[in-house]
Amino acid sequence: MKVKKLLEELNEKQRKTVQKCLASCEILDLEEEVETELSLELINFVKVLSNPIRAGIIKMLKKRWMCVCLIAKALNQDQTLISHHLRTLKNMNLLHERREGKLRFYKTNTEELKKYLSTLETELF
Amino acid sequence: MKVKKLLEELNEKQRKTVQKCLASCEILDLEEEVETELSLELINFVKVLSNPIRAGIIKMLKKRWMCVCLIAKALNQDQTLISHHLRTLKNMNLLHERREGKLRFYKTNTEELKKYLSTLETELF
DNA sequence: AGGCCATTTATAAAAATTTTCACATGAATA
DNA sequence: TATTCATGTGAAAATTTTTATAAATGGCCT
Repeated sequence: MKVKKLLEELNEKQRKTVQKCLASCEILDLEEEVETELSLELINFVKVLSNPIRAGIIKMLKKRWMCVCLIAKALNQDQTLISHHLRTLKNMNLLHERREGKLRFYKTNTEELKKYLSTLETELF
Repeated sequence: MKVKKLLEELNEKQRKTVQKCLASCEILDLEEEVETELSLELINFVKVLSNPIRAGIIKMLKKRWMCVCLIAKALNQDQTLISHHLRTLKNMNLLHERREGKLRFYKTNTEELKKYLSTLETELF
């Protein structure tokens, strides 16, 4: 969407004020194409990272497999809470899962994480 | 904190189960040093980015100055809501502000944004 | 094999946080 | 001084996080 178009959508008084201002200070070109969209998937990824526990899990599991009870201890949190966050991360394909006996081990899916981060840079810059 | 230490903190039954499992499958080394901490500032940055409106603002204002009413139009949101999010972004030092007459123009602080993103990569990898 | 035990997941409700809205105030111009 | 753009404040709405409890899964023992 062009700035010009946005300007047209303002009410008359606002439009006049802004036009006048832009004419005098030339801070913004009317022909600029304005881009605001970020993919929902990306926003979702960022949202997942924005929780300290989930971010801690991702960091901790980047280098090793760990089972739920040890993850919970390391983060000093309730096991069911950790389990909940693990599911969230798994749903985003950010974790690998492996069963050993009655325990389940998790490890960060580094490829996927890298993919998200590079998409973030691309979309944001 | 070492895995060994975490293991000791489990209750006896849990510890036995995990020890047994680790002994047989060797999926995790007891001497591993586990690191879980991410800086609060970084988490905060990610949280700020995790809102679609704020992310949209950052993207839109990377290349140009825009006033609040045009930002609101571009994102199709109430002006007061945009103002609120702008303040959040300003508090994180992610925006430059400039006044022209009665209008206020904003632009992304690209250096700061880059700094955050590179810290994110460093801390996460 | 059948029944128990411990780990983990699932579900639902409570608590906390975030987002949005509504209205009052502040700032700048005419 | 009146008008308009933008901010500040506080409350309502929505979402997320946490807690509590129940259920499922898989191994172990007799």
